[in-house]
Amino acid sequence: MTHIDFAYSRDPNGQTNGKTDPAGEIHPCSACTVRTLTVCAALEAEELRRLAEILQTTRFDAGHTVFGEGDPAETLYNVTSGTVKVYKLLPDGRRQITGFLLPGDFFGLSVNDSYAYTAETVTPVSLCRFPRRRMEALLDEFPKMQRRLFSMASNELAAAQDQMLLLGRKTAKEKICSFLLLLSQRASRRGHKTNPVHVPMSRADIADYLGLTTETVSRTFTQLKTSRVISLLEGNKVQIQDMDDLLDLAEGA
Amino acid sequence: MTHIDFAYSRDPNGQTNGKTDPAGEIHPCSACTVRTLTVCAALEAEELRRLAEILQTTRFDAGHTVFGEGDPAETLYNVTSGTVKVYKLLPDGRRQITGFLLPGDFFGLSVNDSYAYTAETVTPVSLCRFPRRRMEALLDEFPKMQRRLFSMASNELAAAQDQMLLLGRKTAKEKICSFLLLLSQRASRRGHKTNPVHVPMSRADIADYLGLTTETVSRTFTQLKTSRVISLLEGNKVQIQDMDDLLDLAEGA
DNA sequence: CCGCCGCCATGACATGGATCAAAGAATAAA
DNA sequence: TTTATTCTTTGATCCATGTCATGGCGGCGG
Repeated sequence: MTHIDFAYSRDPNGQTNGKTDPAGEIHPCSACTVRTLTVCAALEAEELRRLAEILQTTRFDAGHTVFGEGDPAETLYNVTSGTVKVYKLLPDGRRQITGFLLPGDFFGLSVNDSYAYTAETVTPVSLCRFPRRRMEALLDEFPKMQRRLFSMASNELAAAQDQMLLLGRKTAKEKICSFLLLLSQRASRRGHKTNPVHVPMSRADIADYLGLTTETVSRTFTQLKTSRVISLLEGNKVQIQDMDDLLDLAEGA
Repeated sequence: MTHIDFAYSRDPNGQTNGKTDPAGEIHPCSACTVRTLTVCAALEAEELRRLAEILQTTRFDAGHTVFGEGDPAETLYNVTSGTVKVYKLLPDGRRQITGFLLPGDFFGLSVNDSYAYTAETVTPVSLCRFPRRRMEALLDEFPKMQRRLFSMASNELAAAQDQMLLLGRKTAKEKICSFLLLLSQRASRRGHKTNPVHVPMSRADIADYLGLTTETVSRTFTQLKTSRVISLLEGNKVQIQDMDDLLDLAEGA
């Protein structure tokens, strides 16, 4: 959630963990591999230039907390490579991951002035940082950007409703199948191949995303494997044996 | 979900079910009781006038389907009185209510060109209807409206995340307590008294909102009643005996 | 190469909430 | 007012998933 497709990307270069640098003289967006997915897709050269002007790039190792729930929300982020998870916690430590953010996704929107969730890297990650104030100024200046952002927020809302249906009404098996399909579809939108799906997150993270336990996630994977719906490949890849089967299983049909 | 605070309201007059009429000569927004909550709050007189120009008002009885999942999304709606529920269904009939819409809430946003959920009245309801095309034109013309709408969508997103935490990680008791608090807080934002909370929806609807069954909802209510946390009053009202207790119970603290 | 540590899988068992069933309440219809 | 009809409550039982415990595998540091 609150990951909004809105991004540019360039080759990760050798920046050290958490160190940021100004985008520099070259126009970074020109090399962006995910720009078409995002707000930037709709921008004129001038708008793009202005956006690039206010942005910085950052890299983080896996397992790094980008910001915590309640922190002052001064920056908007854009994933350019890697995977980020965002989650909320209950006082006793129960966790709900509300979204996994892939390259091209946008996050860090806040309601009041503090983040409503924690953002943590799942893999090594490259991010664009947009200072919130300057970003808001740009949005005011370029209604087209504003409109695009709004339409992306609407998409998010729709995805959130799907996730509520999943969390509230689907069985463990349906949840896992839906999750694999989601990853597959998101890969497809990014122009990656949809079938051996890359699943970079741990069983525990999947569990906290689907409202399950790691044990149940694990068991359900083996069950799907046993019934020849999927097979597990090297390098956190999942091969979908029968896509139609999986689609049906995801909805209990 | 996808209820966005954005409204005007006027006294319901004797319109028959589903019949709409042009807003007429009088400026309806001037009598609006919920305008301050909504997009309209930010509008200049001129903008407000233009908005009123494109709007129609409608009334529906309880239990009426305003639109169904998959219907072409040609209209945006605004609740001015009563309660609406929006939900998604699985093929076998399992249902997840993703939101209850109260006066001042906005709904009908769509991703592609069809609604992603069904909207149905819980009580008799008055609505404003905005033709989508004309509304979009207005948004382009008035960036301030666009911005306000975006900020409301962000709020929705935050609420959606809270709901995911609830659905994925809270117990039945925590869910019910959270729900009562939510209703109380929403009443408060509307300037109604927060304590005897009005709960206009059925046990079945509450269940489908919280990812439970009616039986569990019912049992949990009696359990809370027995332990003196709440008491049930006439007319679908719930009296909260100890607000702090309820707040703790809602988070498992 | 070995040993530690985190992740994953699997088994045994427990349980919160679902399901099935049926009796009150409330509301609407006659 | 009486009778249907629908909603709510409550009880008895079941089961999907959680909890607890253990072993294996793989990667990483020494």
